[in-house]
Amino acid sequence: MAERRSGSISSRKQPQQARSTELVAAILEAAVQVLAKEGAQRFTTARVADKAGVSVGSLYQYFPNKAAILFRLQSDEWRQTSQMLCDILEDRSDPPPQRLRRLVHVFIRSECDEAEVRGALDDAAPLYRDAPEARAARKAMDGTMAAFLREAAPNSSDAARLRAAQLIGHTIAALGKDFSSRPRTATEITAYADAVADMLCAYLKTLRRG
Amino acid sequence: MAERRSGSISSRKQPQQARSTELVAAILEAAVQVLAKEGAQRFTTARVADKAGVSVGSLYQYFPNKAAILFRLQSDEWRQTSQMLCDILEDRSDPPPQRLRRLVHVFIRSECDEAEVRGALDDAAPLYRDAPEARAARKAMDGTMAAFLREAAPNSSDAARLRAAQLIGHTIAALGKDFSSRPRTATEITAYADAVADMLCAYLKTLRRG
DNA sequence: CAGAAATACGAATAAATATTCGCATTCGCT
DNA sequence: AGCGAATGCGAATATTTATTCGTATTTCTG
Repeated sequence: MAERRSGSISSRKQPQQARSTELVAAILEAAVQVLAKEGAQRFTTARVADKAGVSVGSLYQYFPNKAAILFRLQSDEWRQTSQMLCDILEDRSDPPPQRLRRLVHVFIRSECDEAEVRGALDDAAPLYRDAPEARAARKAMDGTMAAFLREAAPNSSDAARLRAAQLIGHTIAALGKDFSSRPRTATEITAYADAVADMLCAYLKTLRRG
Repeated sequence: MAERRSGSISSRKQPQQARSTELVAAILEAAVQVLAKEGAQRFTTARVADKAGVSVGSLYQYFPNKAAILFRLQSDEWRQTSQMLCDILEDRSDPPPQRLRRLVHVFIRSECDEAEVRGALDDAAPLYRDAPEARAARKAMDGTMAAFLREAAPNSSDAARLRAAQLIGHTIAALGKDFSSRPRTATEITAYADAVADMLCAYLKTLRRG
């Protein structure tokens, strides 16, 4: 491996014309496919460029290094997921425990649906996880979960709520990843999500009391 | 990376004389240090051999490839940890919830104590995780947890117990790893372990009822 | 101590890979 | 058409790395 580390993880140049925009899109699309089919270990700039029908040089015009591609994919996924989960938690048409249950189901389902890509992305995490944006994503999720708890367990103290918010959020994330690491049937997925939701709802109830 | 995959992950040759036994010990010791100080990314056979004060060739006499060293470290750690947790769960001098709480504390504490090595070992997991022994280790832990639940929640059905056992075990493992990924003070560790234990004990109570 | 077996060595080998850079092509515009 | 800027190309470069193998050294055994 010849890692001539070239600066940060942020984008190198913005596409201006239509063809370069498409090129970037093709690269990202190819990156997903390579990640899913070959895994993190075999994820290389050459393979991505090849799959995208593009030259390596072109790839490096818009991404400063390999990590940047991975980080971009993870970043997009974080945005999508956190939006999805936010929407569920903030929709007040159902009581809190029911919303939490739905969130668990939706998240675990989506993890399983895209298990290959997400798993590979996790394997590659060492390459991008130290980016400052990664920490921000976590904090954002902790925040919305804390806001949810302010509604679901108004009696608890702020400090306890923040801790509980992190705990719940991390539990869902961790268990979702762990569970999806081997292929599952739809029935198994539902059963597992229910069990996780049971556990979290039980915890939620204790928070409401204290 | 020039991965000429040489067979399996199992040991290549057993040390017979005293010096070779020491050599293997030195390699494992060095491997831990390299892993802790340099991380999974920079964990190379050359670096390990160097740190151990041994030649690469000697290393390859007792380990068929790099993955085997990592797998050995992980394997040893699994054995230790599962023994430790077994002892706690099977010691009937305390009521089940209290034992579960102690287990959580002990595990999270130990994860934090050796966060660097364990974290790096996780990063390197793609290299060894497909080994058949890995699956066995998981099953063993699930088994002792299920046995514990048979005592703690005798009313639940076998199927529900197995699922709950996996859920609890994986939750502890996942949250421990997640939490220990950034350095923590002793106070934070205790507080976090208590929160996790609260959650699991709340879940345990619901199991006892159903 | 002699021969065999075990052990140790480390330079050499064979890939794989990230990234660059000089040059060719296309686009947007007047 | 024609000019500059943007874009695209991909062979070449520089490194890193895992692993082997011929040879030297040590230990064991009789």
